[in-house]
Amino acid sequence: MRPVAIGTATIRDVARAAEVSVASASRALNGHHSVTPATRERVLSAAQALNYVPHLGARSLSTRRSNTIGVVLPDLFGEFFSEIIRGIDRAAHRRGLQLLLSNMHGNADETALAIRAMRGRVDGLLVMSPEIDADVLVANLPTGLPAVVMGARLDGAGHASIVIDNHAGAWAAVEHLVAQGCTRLAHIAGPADNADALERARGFREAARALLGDETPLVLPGDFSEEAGVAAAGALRARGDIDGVFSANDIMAIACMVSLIEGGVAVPEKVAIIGFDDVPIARFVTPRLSTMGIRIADLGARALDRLIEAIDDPAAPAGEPDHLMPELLVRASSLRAGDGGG
Amino acid sequence: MRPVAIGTATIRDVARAAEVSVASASRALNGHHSVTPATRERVLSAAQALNYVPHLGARSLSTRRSNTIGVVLPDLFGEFFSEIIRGIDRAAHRRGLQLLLSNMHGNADETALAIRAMRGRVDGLLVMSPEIDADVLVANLPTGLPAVVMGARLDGAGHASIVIDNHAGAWAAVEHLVAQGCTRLAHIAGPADNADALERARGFREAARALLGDETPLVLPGDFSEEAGVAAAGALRARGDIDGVFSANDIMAIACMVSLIEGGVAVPEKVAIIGFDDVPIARFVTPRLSTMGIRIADLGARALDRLIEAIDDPAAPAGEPDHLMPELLVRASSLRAGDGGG
DNA sequence: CTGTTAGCGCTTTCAT
DNA sequence: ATGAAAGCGCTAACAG
Repeated sequence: MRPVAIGTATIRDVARAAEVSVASASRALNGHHSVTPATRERVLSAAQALNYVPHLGARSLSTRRSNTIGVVLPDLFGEFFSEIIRGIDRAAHRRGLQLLLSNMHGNADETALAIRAMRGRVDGLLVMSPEIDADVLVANLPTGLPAVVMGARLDGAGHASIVIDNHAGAWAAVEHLVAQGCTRLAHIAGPADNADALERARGFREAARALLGDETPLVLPGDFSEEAGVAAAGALRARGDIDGVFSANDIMAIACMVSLIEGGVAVPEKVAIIGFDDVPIARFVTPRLSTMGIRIADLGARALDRLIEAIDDPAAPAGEPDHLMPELLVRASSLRAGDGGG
Repeated sequence: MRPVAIGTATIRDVARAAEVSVASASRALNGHHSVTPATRERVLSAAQALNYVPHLGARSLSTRRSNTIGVVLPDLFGEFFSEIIRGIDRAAHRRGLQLLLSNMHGNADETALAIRAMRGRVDGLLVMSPEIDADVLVANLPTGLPAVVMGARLDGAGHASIVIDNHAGAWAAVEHLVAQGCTRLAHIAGPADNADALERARGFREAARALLGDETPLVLPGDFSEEAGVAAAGALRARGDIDGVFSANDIMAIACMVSLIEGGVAVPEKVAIIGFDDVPIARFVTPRLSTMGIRIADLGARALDRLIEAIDDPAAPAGEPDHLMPELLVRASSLRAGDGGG
């Protein structure tokens, strides 16, 4: 008996082989209780013999359920991307859901397109839009398709959202630097159109003013990239008076730190540095990087949880945004005095 | 005129509004040439007014084309995962394809399930199976569904594949260490059921024998994890006679290196270290890690390219596996003498 | 418990 | 150029 082609038979073939109607075949295959054990057996073994694999596309069309979640992400940096997907995937996997992925490279038109392309293929949408113009995004969300937005505050948009408390995180970072004895602080900023970055910068400014009485603390431009970190290091060396740096993300913090050290500036003795994100790399650099840790995978998992709720009860109100408070992780790059916490 | 719900109207609604048949609506919407400019115009503006978004699920069922590629990956470590997805995504995006993602967590049953769950939703499959039992995988590939296998050699399986030349890469790494003056080599191995890891170990052993006359070079156990790297460092310190380490991946190499340095062992002066993969982190550690670089994103992109070929011409033979030769990247962690190359 | 009959939303012959 | 109708593979009333 030669092996039979896989995933080639339809439910009609199975029904025919089992000598029942397609309806009964369907019921047996889906474990409905209204089938005689005998027929179920016949159907199941026919399916097995024919190597039947259900056509999920057809099923979704008929049930109006795809068991698939659409994930729309911007171009993310390495670790962040994989971690968030990992979180979503784990949660999705537990529930037997599949993930339809769509990176939005750049402009708004493409984003709109990406979202529209999900129509009829997903039960809900998980979108992440750190860019400031989350409105474009929301304006394109198909009506009636549950969605939760990650990383952007969308007041009154009617969609659930889950955001990182960047402001509080920045404040905590500054607080820590000050506790370490730093008095001349600088911030390496993120992209100007990035909501997270702006909040971090705002938190930095306010904390510097409140804690140090510094009305115009130094803010170096940046864009979350390695190069920006190196450039910042250059600027810091040129000035020579800064003793504490809070970077808007880890990548820039690390690049800056490495560059500083290679330029002969002692970290943390001369300059203490703290980042934001806690990418896995942070623990591998020397000195290990202090940072405001976000459990990125948790962000994804929680977003999916909220999405499931929204799917299960579409009528429920969106509710307040979930806040994710970053955690201060004190490591060597900012540790000057005794023990300093963490 | 209030804004209308998005993605709620069907093609029938559009047809009705434009006062044409659904057939004409479909033709107009899809840019067929056999429609009068006048009716096309009517259909298009009706669609616009109704905020019509085509139901892609229904379309696939009818055209037997989903414009979606299924991606089945094992649980991967951070950078590797995001890079490979990035490569695939870029290539897919260029062609207007979507990605249906499915991680296979662990066992074979789940893998089979994951693959079956793709039936009727994808035009082709991209699977990666570093585990030694790629057969299970292939045995479950739906007949007639084009597939490309990444990272495993599947002789005669009838599927195209693209593999990393691990053996040659390992050999090159050893060659480099020897050129740097190392004479007592050790290898930190990867998981015993991982095909890539096994090839790297084989390459190491053969090169050590050929280049150094070392019949039984030290091979430390490992599993690609950070912890394994730390453990290896312990073992190396205990012995004290090893002066060159080739690790099966970067993560272990870095963990080992950091641990060695913290334990007072000078790298590369006392022990030269080289890894495999070139994860982005490699350039951030101090000293920067030498490694055998794989353009991971390229791996994904090339796999997708081959998949497209297979989809466009299902009759074409699978052909030989594509080989991807890793590139020797000499950085500080293994540089002892003069310039040393790279 | 089982079979018959409609669809799900779209594309595509086949006539006209 | 356009419309009517069949059908992609499956599920879900509705009868029996």
